[in-house]
Amino acid sequence: MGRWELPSLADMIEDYINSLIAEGEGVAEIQRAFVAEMFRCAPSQISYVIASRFSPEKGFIIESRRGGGGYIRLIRVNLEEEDIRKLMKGIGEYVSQQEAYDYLDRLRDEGYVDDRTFFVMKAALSRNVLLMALPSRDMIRANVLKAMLNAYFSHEPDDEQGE
Amino acid sequence: MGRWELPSLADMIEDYINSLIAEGEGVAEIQRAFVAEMFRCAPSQISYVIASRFSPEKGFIIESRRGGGGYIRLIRVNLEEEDIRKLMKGIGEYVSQQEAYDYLDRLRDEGYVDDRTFFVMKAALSRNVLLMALPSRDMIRANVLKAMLNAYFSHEPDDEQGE
DNA sequence: CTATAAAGGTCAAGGAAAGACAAAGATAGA
DNA sequence: TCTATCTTTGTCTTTCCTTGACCTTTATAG
Repeated sequence: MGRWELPSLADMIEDYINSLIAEGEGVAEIQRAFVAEMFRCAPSQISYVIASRFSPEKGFIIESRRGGGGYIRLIRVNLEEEDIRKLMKGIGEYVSQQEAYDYLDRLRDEGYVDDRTFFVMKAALSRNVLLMALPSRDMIRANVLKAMLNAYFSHEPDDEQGE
Repeated sequence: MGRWELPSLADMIEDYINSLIAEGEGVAEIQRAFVAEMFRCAPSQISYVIASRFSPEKGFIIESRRGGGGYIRLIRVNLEEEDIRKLMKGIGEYVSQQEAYDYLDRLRDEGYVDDRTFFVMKAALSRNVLLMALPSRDMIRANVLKAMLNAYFSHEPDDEQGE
């Protein structure tokens, strides 16, 4: 025994949509009812997956149209250097762990922070590390996140390690 | 404990998880309820084993997700340098800003952390960021420092690892 | 122009799984 | 013994997933 990985339906739908986006080089267009039929689930399940995994915070633009011939279009948006400042400005005064991780995921995916730093920041923002009651915890987390990103983007990578 | 006695349930679960980690070459993913069922114990027993034997201090990173399809992922950290492990063990439960900066200075001087990460960590540990009263602040700072160092030394530079 | 059908949107309820924590039981040491 | 620490369980909380009922928008047939 040893492999009993039982991915949730939402995970499978996420993978499917990701493959569509990859195939379409950043753009995918789906029909909610059709995909729901594919996975034999409620149509709103598709809405849930999109809301929880392809949100604007995660770097996607969602367009849709109802009625006959309706669709949902997902567009993966790339961060430009300029936008990093905007993203940082957009970080509120209180940040949940999930929100913080979303920011970091995105920055890593877009190649703005390296893997190692990604894990370092993630560690510092964990609720298991910031051991205190809400809402102070979310406030401190926001501070730490901003301070770390600020420090990161105001220091060039050192080429000491010879890469 | 003498060897004529039965190992405790916690010990058996520990062995089982260790075998999974060995099998997965450093990574294991379990479902708490499932393992609890295997050993016929309360699910929280699994949490106890993880907390007491696979803690970050012992060199593991724990990730988890609740809800349907939930899981607990254990990642064994390979701290190559014995010195670093000793240094990290030496970090107490409360760490002042000066102490934290001293640790970081030393790690940077010895070439264990790169400049950029040095500044990122320093930012996260500043008393201007950890806005709270003593002694909680020094406690949180200790947590953050340990977590960041742990994450840093468990990920190779410029290397894809992790989910 | 209107009625109808064909989409997607919203939301709340219920279920599933891990987390937190306290209390009780077991064990080892002084 | 007595006490501190480690184990084990049980209960309640939080987070995430899934569905279903109802609503709004859009296309199109008549």
